[in-house]
Amino acid sequence: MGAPGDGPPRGRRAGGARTDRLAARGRVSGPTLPPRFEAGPIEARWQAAWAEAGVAHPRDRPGASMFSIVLPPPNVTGVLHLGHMLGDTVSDTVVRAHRMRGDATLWVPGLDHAGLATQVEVRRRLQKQGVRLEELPREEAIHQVELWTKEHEARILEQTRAGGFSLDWDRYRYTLDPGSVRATREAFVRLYHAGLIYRGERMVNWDPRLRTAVSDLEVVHAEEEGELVYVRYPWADGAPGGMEVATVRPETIFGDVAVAVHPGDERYRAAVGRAVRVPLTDRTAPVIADPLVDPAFGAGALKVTPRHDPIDREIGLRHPELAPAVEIFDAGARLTGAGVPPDFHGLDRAAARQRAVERLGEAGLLVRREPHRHSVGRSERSDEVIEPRMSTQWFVRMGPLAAPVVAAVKAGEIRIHPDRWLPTFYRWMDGLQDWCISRQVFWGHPIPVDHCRQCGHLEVTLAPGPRCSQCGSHDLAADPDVLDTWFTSWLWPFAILGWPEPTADLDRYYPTRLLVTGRDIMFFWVARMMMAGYQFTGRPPFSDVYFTGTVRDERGRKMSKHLGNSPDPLDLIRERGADALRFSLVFPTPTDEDGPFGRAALDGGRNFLTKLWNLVRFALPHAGPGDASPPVPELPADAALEHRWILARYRRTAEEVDAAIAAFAPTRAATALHGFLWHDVADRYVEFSKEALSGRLGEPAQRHARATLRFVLERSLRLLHPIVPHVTEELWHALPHPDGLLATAPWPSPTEAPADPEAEVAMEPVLETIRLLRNVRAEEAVPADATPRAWLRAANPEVARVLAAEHGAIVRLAKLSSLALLPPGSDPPPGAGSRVAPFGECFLELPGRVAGPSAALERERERLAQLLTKTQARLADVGFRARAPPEVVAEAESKERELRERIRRIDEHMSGTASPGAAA
RNA sequence: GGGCCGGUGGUCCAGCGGUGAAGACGCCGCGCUUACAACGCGGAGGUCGGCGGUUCGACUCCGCCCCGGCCCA
Repeated sequence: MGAPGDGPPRGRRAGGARTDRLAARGRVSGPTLPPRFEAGPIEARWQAAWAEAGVAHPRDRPGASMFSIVLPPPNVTGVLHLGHMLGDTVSDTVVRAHRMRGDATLWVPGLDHAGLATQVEVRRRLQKQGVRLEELPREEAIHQVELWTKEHEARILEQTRAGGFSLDWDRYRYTLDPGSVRATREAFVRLYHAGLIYRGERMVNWDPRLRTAVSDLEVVHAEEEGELVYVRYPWADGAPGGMEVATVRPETIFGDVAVAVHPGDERYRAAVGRAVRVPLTDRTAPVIADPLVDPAFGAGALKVTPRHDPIDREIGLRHPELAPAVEIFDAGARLTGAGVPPDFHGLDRAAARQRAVERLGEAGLLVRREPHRHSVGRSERSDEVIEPRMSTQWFVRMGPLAAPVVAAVKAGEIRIHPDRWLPTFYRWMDGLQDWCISRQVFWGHPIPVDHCRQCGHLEVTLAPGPRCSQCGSHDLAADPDVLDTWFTSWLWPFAILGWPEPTADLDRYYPTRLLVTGRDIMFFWVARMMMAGYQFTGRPPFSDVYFTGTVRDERGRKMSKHLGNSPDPLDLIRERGADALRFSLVFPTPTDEDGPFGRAALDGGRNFLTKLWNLVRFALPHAGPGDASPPVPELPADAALEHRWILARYRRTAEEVDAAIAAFAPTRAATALHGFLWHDVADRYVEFSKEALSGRLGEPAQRHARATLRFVLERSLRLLHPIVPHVTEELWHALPHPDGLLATAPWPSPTEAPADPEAEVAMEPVLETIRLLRNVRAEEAVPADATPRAWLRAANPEVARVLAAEHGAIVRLAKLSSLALLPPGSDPPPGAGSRVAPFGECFLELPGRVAGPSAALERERERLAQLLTKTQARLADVGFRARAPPEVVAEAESKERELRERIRRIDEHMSGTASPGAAA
């Protein structure tokens, strides 16, 4: 990509061969643009210009509204993917529109250190070089992680900048910068002293590979094939038989303290209270009853291992009479400890399971094994099977934090878009487990706690002193763990504005207005930010949350590194430009739905921009001089209909764009502008106006056309700018324009242009006439260069007037030699090809021959006949006449008349063609 | 097992109680007509997943079912 200032001014290139040819004939005049544009130089130039002008710094003027938003800080773990680009495009669209409206607009970028995730990536990288991260000295390990961070940060920043997002880089933040350290510490200390953080031994999700606890959210559950092993626990008193127990984890048998059955299970009524011998050990254990046991599962009896399963733990707690459970695993989930037989020592879970099955078989206690599909939890980061493990960790109490959030969302203080995610949100907030925030890794914020080795007191203060505040001892040890990354991220919306200091930014830009993100982090981040917002600032962190859909590949698959179907946005930008990428991400699939993205989508975006480019290119010679924003054209009453029509269409489009921005729905804005510019302006309005623009229709006509075209294009560029900022900025500058940048030019008010429904209605028969005549040409294979005669018979005088007024445009656009209006009741020309429409009939001369049977007419007749049958059936229904609103009945009646009349006329046309010359 | 979302021409999707069901891509035919072939013009193609119900009227509301996807346990 070229640096700013590369290449000739405005990125002009020598035109293509065609342009040269035309230029040589002197048919192109005035300032020109090349027929295609190169995004690279244009985008680089305007990004530099915006940076230089400080466009993204908020301009706060007296009385201005505020609009602030935070960029979800990407994880430094990886690089940006299309999902980031989608979210950032949605955000930027809304941000730029607000900026143009004159709001004090602020969008703050940042980066997340992604503690555990990053450490895992660095570990993996070092492993390829044969180095174990854990064996490096702490200093060196941190250095390696910082190295990684620098590289990835550079890449992420390059990607983000290439997108042209109007972020205020002067406020760029990092979750490990001094401000984040300060905020994180403050949050921890406050929660601790409020009794909302506690330390305790709990059953946690333990990742034996990374040797750390992880939170519930970091465990990914999936169905996996396993094996259910049925084991007989013999009676301790030597009686024959025993208890048959089904388990997927026979290796934990050394941790068993009981066998449990459901209290209502008749099969085991007599067994409860007896004792069994735990296989492979010399211990015995009681048979107990507990309602947590599912009598339908396996044999209905459960081995109870309180240190290795959450349900067993629950049962253990309810039965204090049981022997204390012993730990049988070390931190790497290898068997260890006094309760484990020597030949199992040091085995990992899988090996131990295998050996346990063997030994049980040898002991004659293995009843049977059967395949069993069940849900297995794996660590999100290492993919290792999670080991439920008793461990001393730090936790945040979620109940008190969640309550105000649920209330706020219910009250509409925070709105979630689309609101179909509300049930999911509520359900999760409801059953929250306390949040385990300590991690046994080194990369992250240290837990701000000192342990007194003398008296055991925990020092939890903002500025810890050298001595224990309880006993005065200097023998303090810093807590060895670090905090979950999200414990910093959840403070983001206010931490980046300076919290806990009472800064001006915090005062002005908090709460933020909008958060755009993927719903995959709804619980990890969004919900927790809400909790932190209310807890620490007493206010919501944002008023609206917008969840984008997932970008999929053309085949509908999720994008992933594994499938190799996740393109680097930077490559796409280099290939087609940031604007093309941005447009294709929001159009045509709604940004809150999962949608496919691929070559076709990207080309579609690029094609639209080329179309826009050429539209302006065409308009350029007509734009005239000037350094002001064009005013609304003043059209006299006798000005051509198409001018009024396109202004009315513009008005509707501008209103739709406004509504779309207010609803955070860039797709709606893109759809409206795409249809308007391509089909209304380019395909219709420009084609209608070419004659007037050329001056052949005289000075006033040319003036009206030029003023209207200039107005419509200039305003459209403003409306389109938030979505595709670079191209629009370039084109806006190519046209006469006021000083400054489009990026900070005022947002147009739709009401500038008059609403004009009459013009819209009047234009319909004109457009329809042209289409039908072209249709006959195509069906009858009239040569492209032939200019036949045509006749129209209007259904009413108003239509006749409009068709007469637009006579010239119809002749030109349908390529006719002449066009005559037939008076009512007059005979149609014999042998002509024809069509029948609601507004009337049209006839096209077929030079040198007579029209044959028309398939199109027959199809039309068939279609109308079906409609008529349906309409008549409706009218024949007494219930319809009795209960439908009168206007609906009247509408059906007039529709019936209209259909009959039209069918009658088609029959005339068809018989007319069958016998040329027959009078109607 | 529980919950949520979706099922509309070949593909992707608008519409969400009175419609002749919109558009984009793809397809067919014609065309370099003084911006654009990355284009223009015309056209074909749909029993709106299935079955019931509510209603004068259902793509639209309700129930059940089938299919696909996601989330939680």
